[in-house]
Parts: sequence; C-alpha cells; structure tokens
Amino acid sequence: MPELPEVEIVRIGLQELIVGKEIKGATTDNLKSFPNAKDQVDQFLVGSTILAVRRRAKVLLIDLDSGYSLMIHLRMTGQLVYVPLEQTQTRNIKGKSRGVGRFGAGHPNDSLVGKLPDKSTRVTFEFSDKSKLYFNDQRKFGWVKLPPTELVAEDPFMKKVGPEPLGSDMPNKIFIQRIRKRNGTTVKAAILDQTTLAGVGNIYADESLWSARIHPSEKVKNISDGKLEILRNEIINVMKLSIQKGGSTSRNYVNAKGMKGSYLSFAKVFKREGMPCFTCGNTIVKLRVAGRGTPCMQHLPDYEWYY
DNA sequence: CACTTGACCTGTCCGC
DNA sequence: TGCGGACAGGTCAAGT
Repeated sequence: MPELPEVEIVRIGLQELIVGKEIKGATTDNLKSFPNAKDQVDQFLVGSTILAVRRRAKVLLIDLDSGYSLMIHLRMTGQLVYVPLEQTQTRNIKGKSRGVGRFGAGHPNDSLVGKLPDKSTRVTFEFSDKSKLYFNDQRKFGWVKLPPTELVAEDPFMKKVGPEPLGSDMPNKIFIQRIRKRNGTTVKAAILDQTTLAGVGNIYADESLWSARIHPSEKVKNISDGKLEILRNEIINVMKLSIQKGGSTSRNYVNAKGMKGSYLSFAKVFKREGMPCFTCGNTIVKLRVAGRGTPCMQHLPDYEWYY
C-alpha cells in the first residue's frame, strides 16, 4: 500500500503527535508483525521517550532515548494510527474490520480513530498519558523491529536501498547512472526496484511513466537519457503532489490521524482503466508489467505521438 | 550474474 | 446467495 508519499505523511503526522511521549507498554498477538517483541519490549521500549520520527525509503524510524529505534514497514495494508486519550472508543461490530467510511477524504467522521482497535490490529503501543498508537495490518505483511539506533543502517534492506528521490542525493546524473544498470529490463521494473531508487511503488510508477510519456513495458535500453531525465522529474512531481494531497487511498491507507488521502482523484492512469486518457482520449487498458497490474495506454505510439 | 515468478496473508469483487 | 478464482499499494526466496 503505502509508497514513499504515504509513509512520509504518516511520518509528519507522528512527528507532531508522539514526539516527547513516554512509552508505557506494547502488546502484540501476532508474532510475525513484531517478531522480537517478547524479548525486547520490556528491556528497550518500556519507559523510553520518543525523540524523533524519521523515514528512509518506505520504512519509518522512531528514535527512542533508550538508544533503540522502532523500525516499521507498512508493506501493503499497514496503518499507524494515533488515538488521543480523549477519544473514547465506540463499540465495534464484533469481528468486522471497519473501512475508512462513507464520507469524503478529510471528513472528521471518516477517521479510524474511535474505531480502534479492531480485528486488524497487530501491535498496540500505549503511552504514559494513556493515548495509544495502533499498528493495523490486514494482510500481515508489515513488520516492526527494534534495533539499536546505530545499527538501523546495518539492516539488510537499509544497506541495499537506493537514494531518496526527493532528497538532494539523486540528481539527474545519478538517476540515469543507476537506472542504466537495469538496461535489460522494463523501465517499470527498473523504477520499482528499491535498490535502484527508494520509494517508488505501483501507483507512482504508472503515474510518473504516463506523465513522462514512456510506456511501462519499454526496455530501459531503448529510452534516451533525455527521456530518463523527464522521467526522474515526473517521479519527483507526482510524489510531491501526492504529499500535498495527503497521499493515495486505494483501499486501506490512512494517515496518523486515521484519515485517507485524496491524490487518486488527481491520478491520470491508476484505477482509470476503461476510461479515456486525459491527453489523447484513447482508452486506458490494464496490462501486466513487472508482475504488477499496470494501467497505461495500449501501445507505445499512444505515448510517442505526444513527444 | 540479471531477470522473472511465486509466496507470504486477508479481504473483496466479479462471473457463474 | 454461494462458491471459486483473480486481484490488491511490497519485498524476498527460489526459479530460469
């Protein structure tokens, strides 16, 4: 689910909501979600205070004054929702996982706050002021780890992940250099590869490729440096716009206050299969590229006409 | 080695 | 309405 923009929005929200709070406890009923909880929670988490909330790629990092950091990956359906003390919980329909609701994005009644915990709650963090942070994850792909802060960079994923697209460490030259290492594959597979660059997922891959007028199944080796430069700029543009719009909510995504994002109403291809392209009017189709559902134009010429 | 495919899970949607 | 299959925002292990 969450790609870089969604994780960044959660980070911004948590930074505002939980920094300075003391952790009183953490519980999980799913060992896969927080594998070392039993050994680590009492020793390194309980009694510690939150110093900062960082993000690297799609991973959230919550630094604690115990010298440890919570590492959290939301994968496909993870949510991190903060519930303040004054929110009394409404009664849940037993066994039913509640969706975001029927109100528009940003509507106060649309928040998951007040409906938590529910059957998708995997980890509950409680603060000393009795407020809570829920890690919900329907599909159980997400995870929580608690390494020493200084060893976060030694995590296998952190060691191999590529540069941040919105950071100053990815100028055009670096982007083109790195993506050219994937000359043999399709451009969509190349930008989805987290070791090539960090943070692009299925939505922003399709959106940025459409904006750059590059077909997702085109091989990297057939694309000029000039077009790759345009692609790099469009990746930055769509991600920045998405952050402004509160991210993409396709099904599950909500921010730290339990609210969904509105970027998909600005999307050009994602979830628009069967509808006309905003530029050429041809019908958007859904193909399978890099093993992923890929809404795009049918043929390369659909894109090339508009170079 | 570079690249692609299946597996991990739960829930929803669509066609019969 | 029920049932089977396909599919869903990510990443890794195992396959070619």
